[in-house]
Amino acid sequence: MNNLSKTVPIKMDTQERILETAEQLFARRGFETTSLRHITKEARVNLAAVNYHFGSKEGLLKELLRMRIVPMNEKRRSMLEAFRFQNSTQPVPLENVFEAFLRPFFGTGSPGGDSEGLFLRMMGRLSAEKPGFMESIYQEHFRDIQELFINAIKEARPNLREEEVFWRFHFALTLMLSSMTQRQRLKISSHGRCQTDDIEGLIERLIAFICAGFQSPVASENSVAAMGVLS
Amino acid sequence: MNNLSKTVPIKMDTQERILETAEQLFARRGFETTSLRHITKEARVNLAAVNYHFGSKEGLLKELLRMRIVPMNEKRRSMLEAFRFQNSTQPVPLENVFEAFLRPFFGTGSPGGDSEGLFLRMMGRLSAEKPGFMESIYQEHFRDIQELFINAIKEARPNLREEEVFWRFHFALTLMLSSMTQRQRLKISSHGRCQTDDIEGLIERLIAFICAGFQSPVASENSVAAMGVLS
DNA sequence: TGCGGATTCAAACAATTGTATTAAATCTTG
DNA sequence: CAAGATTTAATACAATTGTTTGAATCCGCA
Repeated sequence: MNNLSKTVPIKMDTQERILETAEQLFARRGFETTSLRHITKEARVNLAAVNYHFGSKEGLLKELLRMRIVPMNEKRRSMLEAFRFQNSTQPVPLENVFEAFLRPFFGTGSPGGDSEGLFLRMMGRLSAEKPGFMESIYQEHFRDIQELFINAIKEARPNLREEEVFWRFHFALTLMLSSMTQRQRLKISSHGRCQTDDIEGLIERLIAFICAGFQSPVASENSVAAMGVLS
Repeated sequence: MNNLSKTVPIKMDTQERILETAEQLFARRGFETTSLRHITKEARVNLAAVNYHFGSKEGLLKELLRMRIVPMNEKRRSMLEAFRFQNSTQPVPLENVFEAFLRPFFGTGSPGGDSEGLFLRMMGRLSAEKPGFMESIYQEHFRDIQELFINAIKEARPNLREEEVFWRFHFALTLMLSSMTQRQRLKISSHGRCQTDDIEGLIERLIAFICAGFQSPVASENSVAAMGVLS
């Protein structure tokens, strides 16, 4: 075992292959159900290589997350900033806010872009499968960026109570996270009528649906659900 | 091993305890990561009881699903029917359509109601964790009921292209399925400002968000296609 | 009461898991 | 080249997994 981020090795072929393969398998089959033997065999490296380079299976995941999330959040910042500049003093339209939040899930545009949304798929799997996963990386990776976007939403919807902003942002994020892992269901249940492999179409529809969701009337705070039609 | 549903045994204490415990653990920790030893210990029954009564771990899951889904879908039908009657010849409002679809997730009202949404939580976990899970039970349990509700949506939104109806229903279902498993994240990320244990509030907000989402403008793809035809 | 099937029980099964260890082979770099 | 870092290989380990087995026990019914 040696570096996890300090001295950059010249030839990190092995580490790269492990990370790349692990991302694919975690995205497709999940974390717990993907064995190190499966990863190392697929990546054509030795079994011991994972523990040598990353210390443990959990360490591999941690490094994989760090490697993807940091540039992704940077991209989010810059995109939101660009939209701010574009709208001068006006608040950034909600569509643009969510575009800046969602699109970097599909890679930073730089080397070997993740145009297939593999990382988003992995995140969706992990968030549903590992109890407390999102909570554990929230402090480290998502606190600041979320605050940034929550504020942008507040500016775009100044009449919305803060509590409702959190609720709806939560719905939006939930929808994004599940979007890649649940695609197959749509394909089946629509009898192939929806082109689920059209990522761009998915992104557009997601943003449209979410932004429309933010137009919903405020929930009745204290007045109990009026129309109780059930027995 | 004996019956799975035919001849009702007099004393099914063991089977009931297993099913109940399994539902709780599957909902909380997932299917793969919940061992039979964990279930049987929690339910205070012998390890072999699961394989004796249900054949296998997968068989236990199958029986658990059947036991919950059948009455749930029946409740959905009756609620939608009640709303139809209430609106005579008018189409059922979208809010009511989704209320009829969502609320039975929280039990049928009959014995020992699942007011905590334990089953929905389990479904959310399974759909995200088990590849092909939803697809495998779609034919058996969800095809007819989905068609029923898709039609109700079409009546409420007659201008919406069928493809878009499928997309948005898919978003709605995705949101419902994830709503119970992702609650903890909202609690954390809102710094406790959202009352995530208020199930009724969650239901209200979900329905409101989804119905508003159905108001989103049609995806640009259509206008492009339309322009292509027109020009 | 006693027979017989249904049920429960402890024990063991084979397979898979993440991790660790050993030594030899290979590569990288000063 | 030489020293150190990396990779491979072959095992081994303890733990956990779903499943099976055969004997013990329960229980309704004759």
